[in-house]
Amino acid sequence: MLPKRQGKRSASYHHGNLRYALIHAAQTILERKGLAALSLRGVARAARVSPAAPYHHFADKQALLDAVAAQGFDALRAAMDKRVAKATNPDERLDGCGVGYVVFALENPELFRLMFGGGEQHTTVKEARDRAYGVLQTVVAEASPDGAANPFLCLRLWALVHGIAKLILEAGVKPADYGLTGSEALTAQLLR
Amino acid sequence: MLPKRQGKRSASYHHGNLRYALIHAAQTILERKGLAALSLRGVARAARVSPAAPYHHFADKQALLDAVAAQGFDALRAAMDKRVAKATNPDERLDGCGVGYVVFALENPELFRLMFGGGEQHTTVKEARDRAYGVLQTVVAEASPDGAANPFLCLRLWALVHGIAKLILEAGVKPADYGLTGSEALTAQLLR
DNA sequence: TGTACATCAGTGAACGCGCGTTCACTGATGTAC
DNA sequence: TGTACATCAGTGAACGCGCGTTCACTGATGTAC
Repeated sequence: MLPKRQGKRSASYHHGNLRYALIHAAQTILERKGLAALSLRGVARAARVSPAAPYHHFADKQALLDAVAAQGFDALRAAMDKRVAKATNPDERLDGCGVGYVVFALENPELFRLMFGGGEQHTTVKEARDRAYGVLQTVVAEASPDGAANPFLCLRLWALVHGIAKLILEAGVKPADYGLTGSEALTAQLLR
Repeated sequence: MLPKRQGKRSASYHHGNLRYALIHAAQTILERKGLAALSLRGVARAARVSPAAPYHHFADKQALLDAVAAQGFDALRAAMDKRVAKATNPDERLDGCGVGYVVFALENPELFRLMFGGGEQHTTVKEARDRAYGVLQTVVAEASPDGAANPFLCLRLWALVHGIAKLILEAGVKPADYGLTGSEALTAQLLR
């Protein structure tokens, strides 16, 4: 009789970092099969752990989903930051921020949906969301004559990039239909 | 032993217009309990019909959802048309169209989510969606100097109102935080 | 360094549940003559 | 107007399924002395 769990980790009864592994497994399943197919049992299975094990790390299924969403917002922030850092002037940074937002959404459609999908959101999710919004606010402020982040300008930009992403993902909008070669070009065009 | 089904319709074994009744019941459950809680059995129950009855009108659950979504797009079009008809000049009509879009989304959040939520969409849904988009295109054309509906202008407007609606619904954006009294005012402000 | 013991983080079986769908059926309706 | 019969649109029971969660348990780990 071989032990069920093989490989490096099989020596240890305890997992080591199951919390992290569960979040990771959930992300994978989410992106591969969609939110509707994401079950706590499935996540446990993917992490090679019994169905009850996750309850030592998350109060319930929703708590795991919240953790995934929060992590998603941090990843979104990182994606925008990366583009912003590459740019060399305020206008370019603005574009980079917007394009980064859209590209992240297109690369992680189901995660993006989850990040915004669930009615009431836990505090940690809101905080992560606000941190990501901070990138946009900073960039808007920097591109303004008075150096202040006009709330309406920020919100309009957010709404625009959010709408672009959603329409490409869920409304069949295709850059090719507008004579453009990719979503980055379409986004840049609409940001003009 | 009383018959199970009472009232006017109890005289008839056949329902009369079960297809319509199922769509209607699905909309009600959708808006009241959300998509996750929308089951075909629940819809049948709400229509006071056996679990198997819907299969005489819809191939499967997805087909019913498609019908609901298509109906939703027709309702969206009607909502925009109504506001456009009330306006007295091209710019007002543009605003009315945008505000109508957002207000419809806020009044039917779960339906709105369903309308855009589901990956691949059936032809009838796409057609209904395109009809709704037609309202926006007409209004944009009318407000343009050359009377043509610039595709980028149309798409930017669509993305903007779609984004506004989604952010209010799913990202905790509140008009009050911007010193405004309602979503209509916020939308109008962002459309400027 | 060793040992007793509390706590942590797993297991695996079981619970009740509602789901989508299929099936053989039957009552109601419409139609041809 | 009546009748035979095909078709339509329901019924209700059953199928197998996977789910979220709970439970008593036990092996592994960490800590106080």
